[in-house]
Amino acid sequence: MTAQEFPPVEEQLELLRRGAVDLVDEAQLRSKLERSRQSGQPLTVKTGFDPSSPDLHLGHTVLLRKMRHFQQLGHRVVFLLGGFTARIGDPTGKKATRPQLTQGEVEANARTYKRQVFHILDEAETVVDDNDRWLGALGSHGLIRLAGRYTLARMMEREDFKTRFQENRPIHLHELLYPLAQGYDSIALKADVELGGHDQIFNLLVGRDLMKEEGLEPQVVLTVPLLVGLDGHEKMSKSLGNAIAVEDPPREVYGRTMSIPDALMWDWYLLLTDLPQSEIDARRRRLESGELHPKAAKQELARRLVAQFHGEAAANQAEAEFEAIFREGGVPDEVPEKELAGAWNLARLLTAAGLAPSNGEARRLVQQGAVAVDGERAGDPTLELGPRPEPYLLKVGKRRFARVRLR
RNA sequence: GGAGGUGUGGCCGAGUGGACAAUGGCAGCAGACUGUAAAUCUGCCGGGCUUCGCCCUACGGAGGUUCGAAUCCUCCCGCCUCCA
Repeated sequence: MTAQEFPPVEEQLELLRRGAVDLVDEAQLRSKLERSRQSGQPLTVKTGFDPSSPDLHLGHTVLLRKMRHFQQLGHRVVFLLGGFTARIGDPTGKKATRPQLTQGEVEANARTYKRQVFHILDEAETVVDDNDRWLGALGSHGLIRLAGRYTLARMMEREDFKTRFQENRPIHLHELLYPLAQGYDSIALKADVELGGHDQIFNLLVGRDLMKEEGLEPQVVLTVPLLVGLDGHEKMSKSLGNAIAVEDPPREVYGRTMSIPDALMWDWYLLLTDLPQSEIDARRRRLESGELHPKAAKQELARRLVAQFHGEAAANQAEAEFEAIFREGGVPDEVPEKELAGAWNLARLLTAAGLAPSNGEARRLVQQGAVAVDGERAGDPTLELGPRPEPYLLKVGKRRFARVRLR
């Protein structure tokens, strides 16, 4: 990249600080930005991703959006795939060891990743790299030499190692190598800045240490918070079932956003939209004074999120449909359809239509009054439904629908 | 290498030969109330069925003792503690 115009340093800092948890440290970032502005050289900004769970959700986008901020300012953003680390299997987290991915799986996941990531990042401006390129070439000797640069005491400063150690839970030796491998990435890329989730702070700081020992200028470390998921408590994650995926259809993004606890919406506004802080504060004040209905505030958030991934038109449509279904008791535009043969009793039909996980569960749902057939609440799970020309409209709870045609 | 401990349903955690599909709590699902929010109340919460009941599968794994085992015995596996 050749010389170009960067915005004033303070202006850059303001955008970059938005929503950040840690910034180590600000003075260094300022001086790097100043230098870059004078020389016209962009900063190299590195963020690592393990291609182990290819479905990106909004939680990931907090980080991606921060990367995007750097791009908008003209810096060089490296999307670093952890091809090497994924194949070893990141054991972070106290439960079962993660499966070690094969080369093929890593490649497949990486492809999915790339497709999803560019909903947020500018593809043309993003450098995609893979740490397998240098870590794979490091070899046992290189790895041991790398390990020789750190001590157990420093490693044990890490919070989760410390607590696991105190609670007599296992710490596998290769886990100790992770921060080192990640730090080595920073050396290989000569990163000016490394971004990560707040839980990555330790690893990112190790990167600084290793760079210093290598005689390089240490990277600046910037972390973003972990996004709290739909339940309002746990961090968003696919396995906890409290996530909204980047590739979810508009009405899902909209509907699920509407289901988050009110208190959470300000975090989401800050971390998932570009609405200026002053605007967010204004909404918050108007809501507290009763001027703004919380539902309206949340609807705006939902609309903005849908628009980000699917455009304005889709956002408006999702909102219209949401209103139609939940305010007016309507039916969504798209309802999964199924065709079956013969007569069925209601409970079995619900299972066959995918609206209940088992017949027993289906029976319970009917008995609890959660099921409607053609808009009429049904109370008898043994109700017989026979063939007819038009499909039956089945509804379970507030938001599960299916149309089933019986032949 | 030696000694001891521990392993229960998605999670935590009771249960030490029969009334145990297994007390509680959390999470989840549904109903009421709402704004598909929160809070609250109520019901459900392994699977199947001809459902006031019956059958199957399940308390780390495999065998065994017993009329009967999550509970006792044997071996195996995982995890933890102490000693070396």
